[in-house]
Amino acid sequence: MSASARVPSFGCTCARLRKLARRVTRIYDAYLAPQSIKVTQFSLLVNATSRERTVSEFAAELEMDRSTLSRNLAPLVAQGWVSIAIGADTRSRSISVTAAGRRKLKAALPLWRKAQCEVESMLGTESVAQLHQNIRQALATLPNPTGKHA
Amino acid sequence: MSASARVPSFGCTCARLRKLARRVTRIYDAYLAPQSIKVTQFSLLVNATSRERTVSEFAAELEMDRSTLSRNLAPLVAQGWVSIAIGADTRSRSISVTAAGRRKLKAALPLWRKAQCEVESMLGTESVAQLHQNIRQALATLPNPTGKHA
DNA sequence: TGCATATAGGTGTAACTACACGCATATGCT
DNA sequence: AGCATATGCGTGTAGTTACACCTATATGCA
Repeated sequence: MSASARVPSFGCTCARLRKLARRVTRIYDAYLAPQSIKVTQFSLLVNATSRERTVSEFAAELEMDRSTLSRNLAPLVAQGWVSIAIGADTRSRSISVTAAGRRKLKAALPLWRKAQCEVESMLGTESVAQLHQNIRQALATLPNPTGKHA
Repeated sequence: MSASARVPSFGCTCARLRKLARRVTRIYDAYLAPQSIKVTQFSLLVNATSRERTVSEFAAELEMDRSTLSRNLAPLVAQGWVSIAIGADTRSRSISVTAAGRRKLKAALPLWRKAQCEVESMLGTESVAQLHQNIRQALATLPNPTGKHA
């Protein structure tokens, strides 16, 4: 009945999402730590293996700023897991996973799997499926102002 | 039928969660930009207004590393929105929102509300409710290795 | 061919995140 | 009271994220 009754029904969606992301990231990172790789880097490596891509293409797929991707690739390049070559278009760069990167991926995969399964078993397969469905729907629905913004 | 059939059923939960968090954060930040405040800072301010807390207490609530909170508070202090005083225990610090902070909060609230409502209307109230429920359950279930880790 | 424009990518800056570690203060035990 | 230990917090270091802007190359048009 108060004057501010029109406040949204839930807590800040963004804050809750970030909080969960922090929690989950810590869990995955803890599992991956023995292989000295972070879940963000692991994901980059996994996604990069499928095929070669330019920075812009990869950034678009990941819905990440180009400059962010550039910086996130740097440690992978430093570790020798990824190499960045000049593309057909001289301005572009072609991202590829090195042999060492594939080895690292292979070594880290079981640890990632443990983290993934652990989370799944703790939350329950049902809940995880629902969460993934929610995320999928949200990503399909929400606007994506990545890169240059209107 | 392959040897690696035991891979988890979904994509990396952590990566998907982070991707959505990036997307949603960009949306909220875009709405809040006119007030020169980010959603992370806005959340900090909102949560800090309820009562005074030490850094450790606040970090525990936010499930954020103490050092992270320290650093995230710095820009708020620099803007004069938050003040940090020495607590009863001389080692501790008492975090409080200043008058300027409350003004900033008041000015930013409608923008936050717009973002929150926009997201809710795009996803549908139903879906947002379900997402929040999923997040709540996950936060209640998953272990929280914040701070010193076992 | 040559210039204007568009595009690919990186840098500067700044904030968010966390672990390891160190400093200072508080507490407990003798 | 004095010392060992525990606790609160910041710093060092490193990675993640994004916007503004710059450089270099490619493209399109005269």
